[in-house]
Amino acid sequence: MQARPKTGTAELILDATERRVQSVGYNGFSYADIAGELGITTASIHYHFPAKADLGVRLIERYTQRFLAALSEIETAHPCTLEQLKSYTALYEDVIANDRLCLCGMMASEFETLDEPMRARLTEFFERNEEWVAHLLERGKEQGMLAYPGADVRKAANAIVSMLEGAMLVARAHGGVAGFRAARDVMLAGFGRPVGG
Amino acid sequence: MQARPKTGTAELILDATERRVQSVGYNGFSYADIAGELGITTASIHYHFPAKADLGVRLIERYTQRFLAALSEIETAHPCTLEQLKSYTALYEDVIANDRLCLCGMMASEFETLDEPMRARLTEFFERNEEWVAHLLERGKEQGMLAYPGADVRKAANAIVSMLEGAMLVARAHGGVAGFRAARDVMLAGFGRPVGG
DNA sequence: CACTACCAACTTACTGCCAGGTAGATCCAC
DNA sequence: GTGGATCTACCTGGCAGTAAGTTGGTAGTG
Repeated sequence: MQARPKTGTAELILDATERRVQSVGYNGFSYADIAGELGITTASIHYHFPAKADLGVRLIERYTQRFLAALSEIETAHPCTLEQLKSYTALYEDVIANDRLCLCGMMASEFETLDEPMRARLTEFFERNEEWVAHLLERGKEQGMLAYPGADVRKAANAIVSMLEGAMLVARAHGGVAGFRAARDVMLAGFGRPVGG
Repeated sequence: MQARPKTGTAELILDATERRVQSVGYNGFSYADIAGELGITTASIHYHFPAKADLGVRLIERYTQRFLAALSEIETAHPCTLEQLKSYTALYEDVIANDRLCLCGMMASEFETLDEPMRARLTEFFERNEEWVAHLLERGKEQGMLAYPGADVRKAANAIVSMLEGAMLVARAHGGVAGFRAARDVMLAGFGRPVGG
């Protein structure tokens, strides 16, 4: 009846799971949910990902890879750092516009319930993410297109990531996509023009 | 053996549950967890809160009441609006310093899994919270102590709430309390001195 | 003051469900 | 026929929730 011996099942499982986690969280989905959506059995998922934590780890790794790839793309697509920052925020806007949360933001809220391998990957995601934003701010400062208060560019980068993650989170309960855009615009107004330090 | 006919059990249940939810989330705790901690049975919790959602609703209501009360206190304690804003951020700092998340921020991440009554209460929390910050910004502008970009004070308030919620979220996975403080300082630097609009 | 009826608080004991996970058989392509 | 991928069938444990009984303070009555 259905084309059975698929070789891309693991990826399909990751796709479906990613969507679920971004919506209801890592603790909010079950193997049965994914199996039902894909028309397979839970045992099949266990074949590809023995334990739920294995699936979780793979999920974060893939998400991080894709995210970093998107960042590289932004870097090469626009010479202007202000445009790069705007494109960076657009990454988040796409996510919330599709009624999702950042996979790693969602899992950060569940941090205390996760095992060490997953925690380590989450930490790495935010570390790399913040690092990229920090470099962006440095280049922006040289260009005269971006500015940030204080001497520590890492702090400013942390603030930007935090703001975007938080804006997505809050948007779910209050404000929706419009709320996210509002917060984003305020942030861009703060960093997009010379302010203090 | 133990003093049985206690009249404050419902509050004790709310206290214990609040701590749990702020750590592992609404979907991450069970009646058995709370019962074990308090030395009572799960049936006893069901007596006070028939369904888990009843407990959830009461939890948000109480948290909102206390939060708003703290905001009123801030308003009367300091005449300076900049000091008020700093005190406002200290509310969040206390939470993350105790290894917790904002109860409503945590639940916002679980929004899709919650029933309507809980969702409505969460929306109300953020609405009232943002409203208070917006009024603070307006008073701060009159005083010349605070400034925000653009004409819509609500957007700026949304940005502040989002930033603080996000900073707590990210801090769990990366940066810890120091990370939170870093993001907060960047935010205060942006709003604490005249910038653009 | 003693007796009784009552009631809120809490317990024991249970149900049904769904979760993650496993063992072994089956299917299908090479 | 070998081996990767999938299925059927099952297990165990934990979950929210329920029914019925127990306890202990309190109010009412003579």
